Amino acid sequence: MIETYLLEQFEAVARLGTLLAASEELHVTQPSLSRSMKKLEDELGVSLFVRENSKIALNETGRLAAEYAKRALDANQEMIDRIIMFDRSLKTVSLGSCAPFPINELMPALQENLPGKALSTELQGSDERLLNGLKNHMYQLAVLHEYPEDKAIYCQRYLEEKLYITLPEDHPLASKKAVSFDDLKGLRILMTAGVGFWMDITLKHLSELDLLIQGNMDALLELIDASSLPFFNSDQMMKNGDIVPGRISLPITDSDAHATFWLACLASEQQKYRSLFSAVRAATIRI
Amino acid sequence: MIETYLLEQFEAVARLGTLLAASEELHVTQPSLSRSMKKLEDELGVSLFVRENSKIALNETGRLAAEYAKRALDANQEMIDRIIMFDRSLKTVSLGSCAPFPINELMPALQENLPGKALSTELQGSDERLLNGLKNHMYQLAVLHEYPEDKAIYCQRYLEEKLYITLPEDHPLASKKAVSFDDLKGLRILMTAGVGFWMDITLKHLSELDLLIQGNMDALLELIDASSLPFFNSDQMMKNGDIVPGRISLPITDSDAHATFWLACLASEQQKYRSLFSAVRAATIRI
DNA sequence: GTCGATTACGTATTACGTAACAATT
DNA sequence: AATTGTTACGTAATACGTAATCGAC
Repeated sequence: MIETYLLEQFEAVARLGTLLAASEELHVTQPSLSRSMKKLEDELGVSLFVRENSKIALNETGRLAAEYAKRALDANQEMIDRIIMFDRSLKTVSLGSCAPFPINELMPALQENLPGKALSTELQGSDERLLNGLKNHMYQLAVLHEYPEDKAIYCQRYLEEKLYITLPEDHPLASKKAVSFDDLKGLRILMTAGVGFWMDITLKHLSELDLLIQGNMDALLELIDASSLPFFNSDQMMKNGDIVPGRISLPITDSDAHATFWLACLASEQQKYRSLFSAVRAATIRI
Repeated sequence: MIETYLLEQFEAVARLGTLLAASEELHVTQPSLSRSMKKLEDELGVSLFVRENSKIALNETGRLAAEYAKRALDANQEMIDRIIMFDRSLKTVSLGSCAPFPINELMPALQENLPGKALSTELQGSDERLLNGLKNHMYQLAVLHEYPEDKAIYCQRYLEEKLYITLPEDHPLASKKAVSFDDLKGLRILMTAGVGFWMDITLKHLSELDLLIQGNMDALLELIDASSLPFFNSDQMMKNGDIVPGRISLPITDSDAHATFWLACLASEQQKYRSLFSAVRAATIRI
């Protein structure tokens, strides 16, 4: 077998064409590379270069060798990547959620009930993708907004969120106790992109042209301050104290504006996350 | 990148289960392996074993690592094999022949006109396989017994061979000047397996049950001496002095018993073998 | 003179072996 | 007591750097 460092050096020489260029890229000296290339030829029992005076170039065998050396190096690098990735995955729990709020809300319970595990969270609009993610082990946990009719999935009711619209006090709609999506039609409404499945809900009822979608939260907050435009809100957000003075928040009456979240994992992995589920159940009852 | 020796050692440890067993197979000491495995874990930044007292076993990551290490080692070994094979192929000319005699006859001319090249010869019954062999570069040269109607093949008439039957002087057929395959029907005839396309010819005209096919030449010669059974012969063989006293050889009159050999190469490689072809042509005319 | 490769020599790294030890069986 | 793995230490192999040399442009 050929040692990896020889292949790395050979690959660089083959790619760059001269020992000097390769020596600079590899941060070694030319003599060192000169010796290494000789050693490689010696160990293979094959000539790889045509040398004439102060020139060195691959011969036919050398060109073939360069291809196979590359493959061997790729296999080595892939091995490293896969091993490290797999090891990390063993120490990481990935959570996919259909909405941003449950992620924040779950954090303390996750950190408390998955000791020694790193957490990775991801916002993923559709329940379907979340379920697929659970099945192919991309996610270990998922927050869904619809109860999954699937025996392979273990699922527990988690929390509810109701969509609100926040308006200036002097807005025509501000006098109402509640509104429907129909009432909001034609209104220009601020929102952020990172709202998961809520984006689908709003797009279902309102025109994309009326939604002023901001790429990030900072941009949204700045526009809320700088304008008197309506923006979407929720009972959970408001509970957390995100209240803007001089604005009034009205519930949206459509059933679509009321979401029930479900915490899910693979039924086969239910045991692993038992303490998490019971902690969440206890908290849910408390609320 | 991980050095190959670490992967080899890891593969052996993973396969054999203990450091001791691996150390014996690899002819190194246990302490050396112990250090190597630590170094491997250190370089990957990952734990590969569960160690408890005087036991060591792969953990989940280690099992995955063993698979990928195997792949990386395989890629390394395949690289070595392919490079050496390719290099050898550059220095070797392979000749495929439909019959054994032309191989022997060609040898001197081959060695004289292909300086610095190693020779590899192979007996291959059918012209079709020989032609395929030329096209996929398994053979550089081929001796055919039929003129190939193929523009991609360069071909030159080479020599002729006539099939004879050698009989005891007191054999009923011995008084004839010549025989046909039909005359030979029912006779038990000795022959060797290594006669190339002549085997097809004899099987076409005679029953396999009547042919006493010997695996090698020594066995045939021994039986010729020990018995008075007829055996196949040829003008070329007899010209070389393979004459057994007390036997008589008769030509076989069927047209199938008369072969014309053609020396062929890829038309695209004709230049490479020009001197060989002209040497052969000169010799053919001389004969 | 500059660029690129090789050779010769000394050095620093490091992989290995030996010996001693620890912990199971 | 025998088996298996680890630690400590010295040694030997070897990969590398420096300096000098050679040839070509």
